[in-house]
Amino acid sequence: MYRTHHCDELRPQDVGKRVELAGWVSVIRDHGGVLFLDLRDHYGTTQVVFHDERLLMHVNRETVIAVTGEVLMRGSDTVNAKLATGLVEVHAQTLQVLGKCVGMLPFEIEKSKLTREEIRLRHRFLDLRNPDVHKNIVLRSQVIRFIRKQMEALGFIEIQTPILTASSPEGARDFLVPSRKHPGKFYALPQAPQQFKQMLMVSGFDRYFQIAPCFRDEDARHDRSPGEFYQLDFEMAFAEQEDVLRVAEQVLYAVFMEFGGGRFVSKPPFQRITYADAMLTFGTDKPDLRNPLRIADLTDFFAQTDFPLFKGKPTRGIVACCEGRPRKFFEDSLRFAMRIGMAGLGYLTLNQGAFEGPIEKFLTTPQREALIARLGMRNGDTVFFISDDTHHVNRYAGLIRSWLGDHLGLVEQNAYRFCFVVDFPMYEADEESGQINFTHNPFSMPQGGLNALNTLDPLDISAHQYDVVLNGVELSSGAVRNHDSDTMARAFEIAGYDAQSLKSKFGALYTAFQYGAPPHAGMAPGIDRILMLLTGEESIRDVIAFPLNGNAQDMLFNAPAEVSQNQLNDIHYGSAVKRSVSNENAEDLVSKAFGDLQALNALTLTEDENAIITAFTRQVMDMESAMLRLNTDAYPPMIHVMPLENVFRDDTVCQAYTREELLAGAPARHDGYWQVPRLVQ
RNA sequence: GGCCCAGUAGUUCAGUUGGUUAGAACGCCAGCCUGUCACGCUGGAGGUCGACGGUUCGAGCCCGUUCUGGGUCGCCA
Repeated sequence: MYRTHHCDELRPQDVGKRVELAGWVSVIRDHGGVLFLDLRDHYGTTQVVFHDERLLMHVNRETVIAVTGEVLMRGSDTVNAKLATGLVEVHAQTLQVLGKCVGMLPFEIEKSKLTREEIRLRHRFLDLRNPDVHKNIVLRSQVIRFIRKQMEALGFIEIQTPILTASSPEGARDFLVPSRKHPGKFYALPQAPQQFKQMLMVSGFDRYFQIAPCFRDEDARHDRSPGEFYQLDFEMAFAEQEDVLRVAEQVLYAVFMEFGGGRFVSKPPFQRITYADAMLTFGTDKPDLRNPLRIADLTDFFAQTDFPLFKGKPTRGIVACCEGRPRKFFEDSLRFAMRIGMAGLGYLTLNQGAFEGPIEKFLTTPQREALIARLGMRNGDTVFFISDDTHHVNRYAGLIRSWLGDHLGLVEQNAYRFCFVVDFPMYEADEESGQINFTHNPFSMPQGGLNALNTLDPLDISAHQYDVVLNGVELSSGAVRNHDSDTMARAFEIAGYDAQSLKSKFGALYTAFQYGAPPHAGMAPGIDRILMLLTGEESIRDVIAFPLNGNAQDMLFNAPAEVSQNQLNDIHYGSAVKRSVSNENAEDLVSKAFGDLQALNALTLTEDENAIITAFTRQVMDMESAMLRLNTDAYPPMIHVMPLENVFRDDTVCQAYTREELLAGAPARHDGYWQVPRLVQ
């Protein structure tokens, strides 16, 4: 028994009780003769009063103590309205130090958010004591519990799917885990439980969900944590798009009503916006509906004018009331336009029935009237024009829309405005090669099914693919899945994969679909992003207890880190060489390895390269093992040769340049790594 | 991987045109103070100005290289 109450518990009705409290010393205010100590725990803060300063000898801030004392009412002029316990205080009789704080604090706990992130993360255990940070983690727990209750009430059951699984050929870069029992083979951490949840549908489970960890080896952003993140992953059998959207809007509405601090929340049904409309009207597939400005397509209008800059080019207009804005506002808007890559930013202001602005003279009177009517302009309104090629015009218009919304103060505060973006295109053409690729997700069902795939231009086919967007943030994407193996084969064929490669990439799912798969659909809203929007935090790391830093490092436990030679041997990093070296001459081994590599890849080396390799061969004599690494990021591709102790760093002992063909015929390579022994086998 | 920005006390920052002993606030330490709640007052300690090299009579400041951090683009089915 360390305590009878926690630090957010005592109230006037407890006056007179003898209580025990335990917690961290937040601050001591010494008035000479009377001392006030703020005692903080997980729940809150209580003021403890000391009349004997000897009790506080050697008690520093952030020391963990237990005190016993009597609860007294505070005088009416000394209540603290900022504390839930501020009407009372505890007059201490005894104090026991439970955990000394000896070190100098790297930052003041309550100001930790003002400190460099690197320092905060290195001392995350202190950072998390800050009530402002602490409460985010508590909220996260509450939100997840609430979501679980919602999903279970809707008939979903939670099923865990594997963390150690197979590398997926599509999508983001995988985290790989080398296998001990199967030399040269690897597990991968799942990027999402996508294929498992579809497998569950084939297995006859009707409604699945999971608070699912997902792993992607991609770079971080302020709203994208590196390495790992959590999704509310769910999937429904015998369901169409609308069934999924209804579940999503019901659960998300409930979550934001419950935890959104009383802010406005879009009521279901959330607005459905087609991808095409979103791109045109908002200039992005992630519309922020809090911004009232809309983009109008004026391409056909300017086709009939004589204005050479806009004529015959995709052109957009945004009407905003800029009445009373100084010239500087328009100069700033132009400067912003130039910064994002636009050639300029034309505008016209309607003033007493006349246009003011440089473009005015290119419009005839009827054209001017038509433009005013078409855009619904009122006196004092300004229309901004965005004109560029089809690849840029929407993006530019979207950025200008956001800029105007922000700088005119038009973006609604304290509101959560949801929408669904639907009807994403199934395929897109690569800009350079013209190759047809999946836009988003190879598992999506094309609208119109197999028939559409067989009869329509692939670029005209929409997918049953949808996003949830909240205040311009993509919370989730999802899809009706392609559960028919014939349709799947055809969909992949269009994207350039033959039946053989489909089977090798997605064989398990493809096979399962041939044994009776129900139509199914789902989505996976991101938990971390939901928390960001609920808390208003700018950084996703502020809603995660132990986030990696932006460079995907764990500053607290020091990951990634080097491992022991024994651990490396277990997973066959170089150990085969070690065995071989005892049998064979090391120099022969290495030169044979390079010989094989050259033969396998039709590689010819220049004299310089040969010299490098000879030098390496001498060095490797003294090493127990080495690795060759193909660096396909470099052009031309490089082979890095490195001693084992450097394998997990990027420094290389030497490097040899090869030809691009090396990529094609690379033997038994995994994520660019070879082991030397694989080449000499 | 490209580009941009930053690195000065424990923390957050200032530091003028290159010129004496590099400053402030908060924190820390000591003393004073019986009602504070970001208590107050007085005093004190605390710095390889990220590192290396260069220019200069002289570098926190200028130049080069490098390291670290942040942002952004690539990337993120």
